[in-house]
This record gives sequence, C-alpha cells and structure tokens, in this order.
Amino acid sequence: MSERVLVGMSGGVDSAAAALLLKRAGYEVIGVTFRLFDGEGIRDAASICERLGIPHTVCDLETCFHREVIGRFIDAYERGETPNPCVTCNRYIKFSKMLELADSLGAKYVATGHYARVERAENGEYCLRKAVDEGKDQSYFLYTLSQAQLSRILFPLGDYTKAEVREMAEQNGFVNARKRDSQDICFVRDGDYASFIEAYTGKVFPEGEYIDPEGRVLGKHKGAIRYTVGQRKGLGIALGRHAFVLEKNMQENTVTLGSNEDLFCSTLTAWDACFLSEITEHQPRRVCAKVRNTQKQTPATVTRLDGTRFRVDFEEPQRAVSRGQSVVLYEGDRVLGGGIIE
RNA sequence: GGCCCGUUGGUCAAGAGGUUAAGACACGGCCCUUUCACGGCUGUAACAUGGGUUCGAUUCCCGUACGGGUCA
Repeated sequence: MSERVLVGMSGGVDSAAAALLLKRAGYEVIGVTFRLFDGEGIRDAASICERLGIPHTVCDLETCFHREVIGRFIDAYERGETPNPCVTCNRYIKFSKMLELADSLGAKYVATGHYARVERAENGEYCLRKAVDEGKDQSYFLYTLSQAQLSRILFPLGDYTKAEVREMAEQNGFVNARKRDSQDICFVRDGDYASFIEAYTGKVFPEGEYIDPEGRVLGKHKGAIRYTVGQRKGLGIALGRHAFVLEKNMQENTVTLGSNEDLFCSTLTAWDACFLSEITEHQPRRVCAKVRNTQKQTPATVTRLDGTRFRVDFEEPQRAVSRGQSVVLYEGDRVLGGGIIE
C-alpha cells in the first residue's frame, strides 16, 4: 500500500521533477497547482501530470494570496521595511494550504520542488538542511516551517543539482524542461514593485530629499518605497563616488545616503521568531547566520530575548542589514530558525 | 549700463591649433538571484551659438545668449 503525497506544482521544471521522483519512488502522487494571482503555470503543470499519469487539481487561493502575501508586502513597504514575500508565501500560503488540502485528500505528505532537505535526527527531531546543490539551496526561505509541518514534508530535489533536474526533465519530455528559472517577485510582472504598490493601493509615495548622515540635503529621491538599505543602483544622483542607501525615514520622507563602509554593523534584533529546534531563552548560542539568501552564512551568537524576539551578534560586521528582511540561523547545514529584522 | 571671468556627455570635471576629446559619478543592456538589494561584465553619450583667422579650430579673435564678480 503506497503512501499518498500531494505535490505542489508551479508549472516549472523543479516541481515537475519533484513529482517525477516521488512517482518513481513508489508514492501515490497527486499534483496541485495554486492559482495565486494570474493562473500562469497551470497548463504546464497539468501537462506534466498527464504525462506522469497522475491526477492534477487546481486550487484557487487568489483572495488568500492577496491578503496574506501582497497585503503584508505592501504594509511592510509602507512602514519603511524591505519585506521578503517568498518567506511569507511559503509560510502562509504554500505549506499551510497544502497541508490543509492534504488532510482533506487523505495524503500523509506534501512535497515541493524546493532545493532543501528534511531529515530526522536520532532524538526524533526533524532537521531542515541545505540542499546538496549549494548554489541553488533554498533553505533560507523555509525557516518558518514547524516540526509538525516538517514531519509531513518531502523535498525530493534536495539531493540533486539543478543540472540533473534539467536533464531529468529533458529526458522525460517535459514541456517546461528549458523554461527559464523563476526570478523577481512573482506577482510583479515587470519587476517594478514600487509602481505595482502605487497602482495597487492608489497611493502616491511622493518625492523627498536625499540627505547625508549629517542631515545635509544632497538631492531629490523618487519616493521612499523605491529604496532599500544597501542599494546603489537607481539612485539617479551623481556625487562623483558611489553612494549607497543607509536608511530611510518614512515620517520625514528622507533617504539617507553614504559610503559603503557606513553600511556595516555587527548586531541586530529580530522579531516574529520561528525556531525549528530549541534555542534556550537567555542562553547565548554560537551559530551561523545570514541576512540575505544569496549571502554566505557567517559566525554569530544568538540570544533569545523573549518568546518572539532574539538578538544576533556577528563576529564580523555585516553589510546592509535591512528591516523587514529575514535573518536565518544555521548550525552547519542545518536551519535552526529565523526571524524578521527590526 | 561699464569692465572682468566662465560656458565640454545626464552631473561634476580634464585637455590641446591636427587627439579615438580623459576620468569619476549617473544611466542602459547582459549575467547573477524564487525577495529587495549587493556584485560581475558591457555599452550609450559632450566641446553654448553665429562669424572670422588658419591648410586645419572645440582650442585663437569678434559678436550673441546664459551664468558669476566688480564699479557709479
């Protein structure tokens, strides 16, 4: 009697390969595609399922997606933060909704095409680990998963490289074998998230002043939501040297610019903590951490402040720590948890 | 109004009677990237205007326009 698994299929190669691997492994596979904002990918996902001979279902979550992901995304920008919508989507949409659906379909597991691994330690704890293909590792985006969720999640691609996945898709004649990897914010088609927010909310985020750390006016910015800490390109101001965004002040509608060296700091606090393994309160612990997905993890000490907040002290100062982004804690290749930088 | 100085790419800014007219910053494209960014590669772009002098002027001279200074 094979076990039933629900695979989230976006229409891309990765989730298609995930479904293929699960089928090969003997699971009873059901494909599901969430309709989140534009329905793109549904056709390709259906095509793959047909080819694999597995059922495919579509689940309309547009309303939910707008509320949970786009809503939070916009609120964060209005507060002057730089949100990571992929983290919230995984948390509030993908995994929570897939598990709900799995329950109603009598499926024990859910799976996706994420590059990450789940393993069970001797003590029974589930570990979220980095993917074998370090270059494609997506564990950073998954730190919000709980033990209960991990116990039911499969990441079939965790031991494969992207090249192998492409190859697999090619060999199996998948329509999306050569489809470009997804990138940018999925619901912002042209990449211009600021214009998206203005169109979506009907609000206008007015021009304001660029200032230096001493408060001297340097020029005019195009609306504070268009910038994030550490940004250099797109500032449209020529100072004769590279200028970077140091901070933004939504109340004053100012954006502070300075040099790259001004961007480094070695401590941060985070809220909305999610821990996959026990991190004892008030007991500092040596870990590695990263403040952005594409950065390499670096030694730090984490200290829990209370139930939802913690502090991270880095050994080496980190560049462009930005409010709203996630800090994720690692021990080796294992994800310990994370939170949102405040 | 008189006299003096200045006017080079989007910005700042070198420079010389014959140069591919520097450089920095900005900007574009590509790459990287399931976030925003960073980063890498690469590219576009200028001598205010009219008339002289000269074999040749963006560079010298004269006028015009626009800035700044100064004198009643």
